[in-house]
Amino acid sequence: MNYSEFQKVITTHQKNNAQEAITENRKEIRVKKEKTVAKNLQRIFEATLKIGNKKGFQAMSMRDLSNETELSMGALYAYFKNKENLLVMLQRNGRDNFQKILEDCAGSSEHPLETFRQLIKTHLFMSEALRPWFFFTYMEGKNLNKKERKVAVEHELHSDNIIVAILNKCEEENIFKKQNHHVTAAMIKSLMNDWYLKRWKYAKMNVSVDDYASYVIDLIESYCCKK
Amino acid sequence: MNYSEFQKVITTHQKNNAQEAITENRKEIRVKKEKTVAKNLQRIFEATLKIGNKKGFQAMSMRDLSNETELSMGALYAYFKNKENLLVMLQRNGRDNFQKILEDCAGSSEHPLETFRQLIKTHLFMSEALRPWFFFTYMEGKNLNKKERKVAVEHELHSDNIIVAILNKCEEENIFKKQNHHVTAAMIKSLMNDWYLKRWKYAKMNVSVDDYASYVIDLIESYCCKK
DNA sequence: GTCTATACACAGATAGAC
DNA sequence: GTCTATCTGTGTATAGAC
Repeated sequence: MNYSEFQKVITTHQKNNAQEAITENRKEIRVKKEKTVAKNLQRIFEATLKIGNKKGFQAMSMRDLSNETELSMGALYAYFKNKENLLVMLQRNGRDNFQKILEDCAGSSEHPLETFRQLIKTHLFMSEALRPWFFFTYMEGKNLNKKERKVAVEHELHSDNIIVAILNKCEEENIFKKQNHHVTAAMIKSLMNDWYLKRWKYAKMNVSVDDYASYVIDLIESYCCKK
Repeated sequence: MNYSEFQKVITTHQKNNAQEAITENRKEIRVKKEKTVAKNLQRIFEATLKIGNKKGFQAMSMRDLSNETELSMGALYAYFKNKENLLVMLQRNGRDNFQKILEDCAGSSEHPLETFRQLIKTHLFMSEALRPWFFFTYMEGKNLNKKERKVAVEHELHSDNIIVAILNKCEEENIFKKQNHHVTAAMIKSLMNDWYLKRWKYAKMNVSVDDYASYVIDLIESYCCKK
């Protein structure tokens, strides 16, 4: 699978996800009409990502958000009860989405080396398709309250463990060497994150997401593979 | 060299650097007495890093800073002309320091593979010794104005090029394969950054900075070395 | 050099009209 | 559902006493 094939798959997931964002936060949202909520919540999310990634979430004022969404201050507050709640909704929603797709992917193939490669690609392709969300979530993690920060850390460790599991599988089947797979998984994660954190650099080097996936796979396999 | 040896070297550099911070920003600082400036500027920098890394620089109020430094608001403004100026001073100062040490290191050994390893270690050890500054600078980069952001990018590319240069040297001397060293350097950078961005994770795994250096060196060498 | 007191702008949030 | 108008708290920054 390459990125352009992935893009077709992701679109369906996206729509489910948008719907879930609503049901999950139904009690916070005062607006009743489903269609209006769907439309405006997406506008709000997109605008928050846009402004937040430019100047930071704290520095984004509700007036900024009001201008960008073309909704009044009053209207905005019908969709979330306060600014912090908006942050939580936005982060939580994307995370569930991401985790689900990653888990699907981890159980996708019989051949562990193939699964490993698929996992790297899916991870990168997700962050390519949803770059603003990934960037935002990475940067704004520390603005969450204690409870939500704990949830974020658990998600991070969970997705690390998905990687560790497949590395172990590859070791069991004698494809990979015995190594500290937790460290390897952390290093892989770091390389995954770099794709959305420093994308300007890869753009400058004319490296596409498909190219980058190959580089990472080569790098990790030459470290892990037996001989 | 391991980290505890490095720590002895770094202390001298630190003092020079503190002095430079003053001379470089002399015109912004209203306070005359050199000794007072040295003492208070350091307090201000440390407090800014502490609060800024917890809640973000934008979210840090001058009242927060005043409490942490035990200097009044009025006193603070004798050391910088506004909040933005404080950010610039702090970032610029550390960057010059970092670059100088990295350049020294890159020309340190005759043997390119040894220089490569030294460079990885120095990079990691620096970020270990000055973790608050590295974390802060990474996270707050987007809050800089256009001009300062450009400077930051140039520094980043410059330090990438230091890595590329040594990778090329290793290739010339037939130690490393012919590869896209710019991408390799970017991936190395990502792994370097992870050490200070996700240190809680490595702490959890009981991985010391010396351990981590070995992991990274092994990883990159198995990717780059011939056969 | 450092303090206290305060100016003034702008933030988040809500009330009540439409 | 969405608007405008407005409340109240907090932000940065400075003036002037010590």
